[in-house]
Amino acid sequence: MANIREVAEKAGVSVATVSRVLNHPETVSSGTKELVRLKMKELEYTPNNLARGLALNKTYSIALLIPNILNPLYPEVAKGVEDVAHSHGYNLLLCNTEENPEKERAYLHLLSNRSVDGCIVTSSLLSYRELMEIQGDALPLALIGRPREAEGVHCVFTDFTEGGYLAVQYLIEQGYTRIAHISGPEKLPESRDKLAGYRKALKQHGLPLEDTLVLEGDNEVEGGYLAAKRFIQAGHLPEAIFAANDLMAMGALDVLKSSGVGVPEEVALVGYDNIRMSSLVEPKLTTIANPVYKMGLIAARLLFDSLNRPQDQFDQEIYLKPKLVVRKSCGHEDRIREIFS
Amino acid sequence: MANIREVAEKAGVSVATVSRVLNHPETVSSGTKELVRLKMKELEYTPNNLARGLALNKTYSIALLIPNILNPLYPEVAKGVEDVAHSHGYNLLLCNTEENPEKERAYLHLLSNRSVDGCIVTSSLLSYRELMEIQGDALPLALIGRPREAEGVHCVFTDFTEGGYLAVQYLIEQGYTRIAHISGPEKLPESRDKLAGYRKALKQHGLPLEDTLVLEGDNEVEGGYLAAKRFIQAGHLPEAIFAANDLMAMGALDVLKSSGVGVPEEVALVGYDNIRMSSLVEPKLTTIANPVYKMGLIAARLLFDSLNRPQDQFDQEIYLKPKLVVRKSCGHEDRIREIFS
DNA sequence: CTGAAAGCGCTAACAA
DNA sequence: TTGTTAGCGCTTTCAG
Repeated sequence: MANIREVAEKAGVSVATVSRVLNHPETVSSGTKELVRLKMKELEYTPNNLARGLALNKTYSIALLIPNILNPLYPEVAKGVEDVAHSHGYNLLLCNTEENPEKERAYLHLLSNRSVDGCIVTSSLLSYRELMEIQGDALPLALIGRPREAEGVHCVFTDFTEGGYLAVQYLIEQGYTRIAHISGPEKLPESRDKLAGYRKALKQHGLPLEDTLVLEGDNEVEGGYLAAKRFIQAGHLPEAIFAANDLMAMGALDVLKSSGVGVPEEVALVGYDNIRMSSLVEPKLTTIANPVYKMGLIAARLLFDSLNRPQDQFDQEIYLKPKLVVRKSCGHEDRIREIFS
Repeated sequence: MANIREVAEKAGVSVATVSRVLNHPETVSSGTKELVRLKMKELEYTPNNLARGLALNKTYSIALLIPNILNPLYPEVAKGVEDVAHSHGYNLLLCNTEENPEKERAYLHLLSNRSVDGCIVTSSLLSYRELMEIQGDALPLALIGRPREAEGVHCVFTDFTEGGYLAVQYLIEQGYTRIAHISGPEKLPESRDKLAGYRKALKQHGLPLEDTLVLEGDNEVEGGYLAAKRFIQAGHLPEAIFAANDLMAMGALDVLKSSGVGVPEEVALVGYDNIRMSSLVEPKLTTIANPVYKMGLIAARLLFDSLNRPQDQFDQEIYLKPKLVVRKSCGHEDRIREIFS
């Protein structure tokens, strides 16, 4: 692995000149420039990023913290971030926090030692206070999934309360009144938000809030499965279920169908996220679109804006609207038919 | 951001001593050790990884190259790799090559400049010759998904030919004779292998190879959808379809069902990979288990073995067997019933 | 337009 | 047990 000194020697110039053709080629006479480039080719020279980073105080990499890479939502975020990072010549560090605030904290501390130039955190489990503390002006930060509550960070988010509201309101419009909710883990802010949206919709339409109709799941297929099973075993099925994500909706769907409960005939179902699989189950899932790819893209762009122009930095707050995606699982077509028959 | 010099000054010792308490604490008297640690805390000192890496010629990170993070297979690999990397205190660079040999090549070149200490490549599109060239003894490499054809790389793989063979043989055992195959992109070695397995099984049972029964897909849901649609439009449906991955199987399933073709009653279906969703569609998919998480885990372990003990390095070849997972989509239960009735 | 030299923060001989 | 010092490979003043 050749280094800059060897190139300089072979080309009969100083290392400074070699460095210049790399970083400020316009300041080098075209003759020596050619020569140096030739020698670089010959020696298969490529600059050592570590050394470069040390001199410039840059790492040319950013980190992405996600809670769970096996949740199909996050690879989409990662794709968005990677697309932007790669186009800037940056590497992407993947940090899987396993929904563990300890691991998130550990990662963030690790990264704050100039291991990366910036950091994108999705669905953080830490408080703003702690995030800002760790950041310490040193680590440009972009948060995905949370509204902004502090200066100096970019935030890209959707309103989960609104999303939950949209889902439940749609169910109510379809004529359902006894609507259950399978929530995500209570420790996640977004779970609480979706629950709030659920409650808001019910309240607004004068429907009662029954505690027995809300079950906490784990945002995994299994959690949806178990929750729906409990509804079945309780003997008194709700007319509709709003699951806090598509994975749980699919778990619920699975157990409902295998228990002989018709979806949407007997129980209507709405999910959240609009993951790709939601249109491949039977019946296809009505859900709330969660524009995660776009959020990854935007968060990364904001981050690079900060990296490239730290001076005129305005931290931004970008809000993307959740959107209802109507498919069969909540009886849309049946209802239409009823209306016209 | 405090550096080692500041810590040394505050503690009234030399930087060497501070470095020692970090790297060889047993060589420092407990008194000064305490003191230094105290000052580190006070200054919130954390070593600069770049500088450390430069001095040691180490980066404390490894890279994972995957063809497509949106394919649910690869997040599983990534999880396996991340689990191991994190336990070693290493960072993981995620490189999404988009099934583009150019991008793969570019990434590999980028990484070979000591950007990472080692590299795991899944489903590489490059030739062994090229891989070895890029590696240039400098970058410890572990390959996932390919048997070993060269010295100096670890390989973890399953035999896709065997997998394809298992799938089709099972279909034949169920009594199907007119069996179609929706293959993956021909450029992928594994696609060719699965096709070979398909052919081998047919031949072995004296069944004819009909060109019209093999359609190339893109390993995406859409490709399966389109291929199955063509079978339908051809008017003469096969009795069974072996799709080269579960995503395509799901695409096929979707169009079959919506065209009123019963699965498995009219057409049996087998996929490949056993992704989580394969047990959530209706009917649940018979498929070939692809132990990708395990492969990620093993590849990462082999890589770290090399990193930690470069001297006694024996590059290994680990072979995991593909396994048939029987579910409803190829009519297992019906057949059983026939036998007993 | 080019070179000499300092320095980025850290580690590891080598001395003491 | 500790300090001194020479790098690791690169960038960038500052002179020329």
